[in-house]
Amino acid sequence: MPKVTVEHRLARRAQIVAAARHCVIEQGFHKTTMADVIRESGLSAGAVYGYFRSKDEIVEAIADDALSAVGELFEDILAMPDPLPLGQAMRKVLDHVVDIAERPGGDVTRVALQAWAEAVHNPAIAAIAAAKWTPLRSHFAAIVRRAQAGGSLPPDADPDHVAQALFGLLPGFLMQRLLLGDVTPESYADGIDALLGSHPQR
Amino acid sequence: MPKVTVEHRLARRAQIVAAARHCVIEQGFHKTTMADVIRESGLSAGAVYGYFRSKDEIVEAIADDALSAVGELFEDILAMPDPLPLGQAMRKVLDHVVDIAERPGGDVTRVALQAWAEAVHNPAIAAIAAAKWTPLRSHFAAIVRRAQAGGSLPPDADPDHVAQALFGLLPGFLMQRLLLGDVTPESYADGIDALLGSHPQR
Amino acid sequence: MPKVTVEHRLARRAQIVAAARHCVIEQGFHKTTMADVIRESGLSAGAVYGYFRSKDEIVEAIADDALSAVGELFEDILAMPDPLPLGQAMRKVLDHVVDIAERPGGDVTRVALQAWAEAVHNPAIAAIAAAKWTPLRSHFAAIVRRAQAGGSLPPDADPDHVAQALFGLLPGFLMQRLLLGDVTPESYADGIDALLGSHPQR
Amino acid sequence: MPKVTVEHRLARRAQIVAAARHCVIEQGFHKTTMADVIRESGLSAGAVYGYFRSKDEIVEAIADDALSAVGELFEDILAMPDPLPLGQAMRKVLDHVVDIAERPGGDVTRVALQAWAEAVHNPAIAAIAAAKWTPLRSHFAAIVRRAQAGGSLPPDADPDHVAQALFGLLPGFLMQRLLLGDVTPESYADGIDALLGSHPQR
DNA sequence: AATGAATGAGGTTTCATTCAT
DNA sequence: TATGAATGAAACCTCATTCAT
Repeated sequence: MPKVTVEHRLARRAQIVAAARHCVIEQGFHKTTMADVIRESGLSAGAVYGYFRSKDEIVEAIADDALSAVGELFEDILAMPDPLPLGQAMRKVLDHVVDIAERPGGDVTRVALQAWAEAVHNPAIAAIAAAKWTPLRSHFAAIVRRAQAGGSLPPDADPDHVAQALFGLLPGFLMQRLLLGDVTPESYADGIDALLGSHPQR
Repeated sequence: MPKVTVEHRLARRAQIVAAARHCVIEQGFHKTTMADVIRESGLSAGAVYGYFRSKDEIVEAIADDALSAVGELFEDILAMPDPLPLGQAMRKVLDHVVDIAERPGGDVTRVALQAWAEAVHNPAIAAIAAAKWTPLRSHFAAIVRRAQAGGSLPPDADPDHVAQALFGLLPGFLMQRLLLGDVTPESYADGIDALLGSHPQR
Repeated sequence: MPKVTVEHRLARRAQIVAAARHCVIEQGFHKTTMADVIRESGLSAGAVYGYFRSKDEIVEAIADDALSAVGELFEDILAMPDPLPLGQAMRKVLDHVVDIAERPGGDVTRVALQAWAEAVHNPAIAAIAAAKWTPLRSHFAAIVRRAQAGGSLPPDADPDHVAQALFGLLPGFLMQRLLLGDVTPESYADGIDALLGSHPQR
Repeated sequence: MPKVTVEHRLARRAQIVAAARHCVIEQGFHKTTMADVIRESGLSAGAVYGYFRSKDEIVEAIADDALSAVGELFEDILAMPDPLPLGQAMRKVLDHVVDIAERPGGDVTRVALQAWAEAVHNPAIAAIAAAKWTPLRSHFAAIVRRAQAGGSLPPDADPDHVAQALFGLLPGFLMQRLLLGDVTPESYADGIDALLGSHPQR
């Protein structure tokens, strides 16, 4: 019984999550079997169950992980002293989504889509999704308020409603990218710019 | 019971699809078992397999069905002699989505979300999704061109890119409605209106 | 309710047996489903069950039919005024087996092999096999006795034992023909002739 | 129960094969269900499928096993310095067949008969049968060549043809023994001896 | 802590047979 | 007689999880 450090435990956990993510990216949550995860992780069944009590717990871990990815960016955007014009902010967000999708380890946006679908009938995943989306929309609302202050959006609009729409553009981007493959940050941002009535500002 | 009319066969098929849809709405594609569908349909296992060769085939049928629902509206919108202003067109589309979701028989948008997720690793569903989305986006592009002709959108914008964005608003609406529950056609359309060049045109 | 003649009934029965034989030749007794037989026969399920009470009854019918085929020849051989030399008799029998196998309608010897295997654990088929084999061996014994009378076989040998061996050559011929494909009546008869120690008499 | 020796695994495999053989001897390949094998083996479904990927694989294993049994003897016969007279060699072979049939564990010759029938429409089994029969016939051909050298068979006969006939006597022996029950190595060998034209040499 | 063989409930699908029309 | 849709028991196989070592 070797003593095991906390780092070791965390590394093992990450190893399992990575393996599971890999499987889920290729097969989805349900076609991915524990045997798949075990094989891919290089550990034994017993070991995996030493770190996660059930398959559901692993699913929640990779869902959490995938749903967190988009949120990261906003710290940066909101930390900027001069508020970005809306169009440029969206461009940055879309670039970030593609960046995430192309990270080594596999396209996490595929996992995110799985998680959204799963959330519909799995309360644990629904809770995770809500917990990730709510602050994300708040970030959009903050950006909207800045834009209103800067005069590029009507001051009487409800920032939460505008945030719904801005945030609402993301799933559609991600899904068209995944399923149709003909959408890029550029094309999508161009479309948004046209809607914004403003002339694209790069 | 031999010699059965075509209507009978179609009715039976619809009965099975309805039963399957009911199950999928509540449990998703994968937790729905054939036993569930069989019980819910009121038929026997053999009967169900007389109408569908496999569970996959049933899944494809309800996916097709769910992914078709949104498209229906556009015949109406595009048939109107006087082009709708963009904001109003989007409002109509969002109302339609809610209308679909509240139809008796269960919220089909939940099935649609399942189908999108499934499409990521199921080529048959991916094909269906692509087949349904492509004309839908074309409809949006047609609306965009009308708006450009009417001067409410910049004439140099690529209509296909704008259509990507407009169409891209729908999954986000649907998902926020399903998972957060605080989005309505009104709130979302208000947000879109604010984005639309700031001069809401109602 | 049209009146149906006896000939009609017999024709229908033969039609079903032919269809079933066709299936069994290609797939064996057990992989052949009633649906296969029904489709192949061109009749309806109900019709087929009007002529045979069960699949087992059909199986028995084609087994009987296949196990009868070899026996036909002996009437001819034994009716000959001048007894055939043993080697030539065997040659005639082997030719007959190939003749049967090549009849239109499919190679019945494949069915015979199925039936022998089935007889091991199916008393009805075992009874049929015994009923067909016993007279067949008697015919061989009769031939043996003629040969003994003619001096070409030791007079003190038990004709029944010799008949066992002669009859016993047939399954081996049939099986090597079916499974290895390198055995012909000529090659096999040559081998037998060599064993007969006698100088081949053609 | 992890970390299990190779012997353990082989023993388990043998346990499953024995259980399956037991079932097949009594019911044949097709009436034998996996549930039967599982029950008889004393293992669980999952355990059985841990050793064999499918029922077909189990069937192939017992077919291989059954078709191998007769071949064993020939090493002995051919190793003898003084070639056996043909009649005596056949007697030995027939005794060996009965010996095999009476081994504890059940009459494998019943399985062999199943396998021959199965081979007709199952390429995997056909391949096994061919692989087992070909060397067996070669052994017979070797015996024939010795007999020719010793003068007890005509030197101009094709040894392969004679081997076909000698080998061909076996299925007929086995089947008459199984289905009619009135054939013994003695009776059959007597019959063969009579055919050999030679006077029985015991 | 780690292993991985074993468990067994439960999944999908088939198929001989029936019976209302 | 004839039809063929319907039945439902039972087939094969999977897989999340456990636990003796």
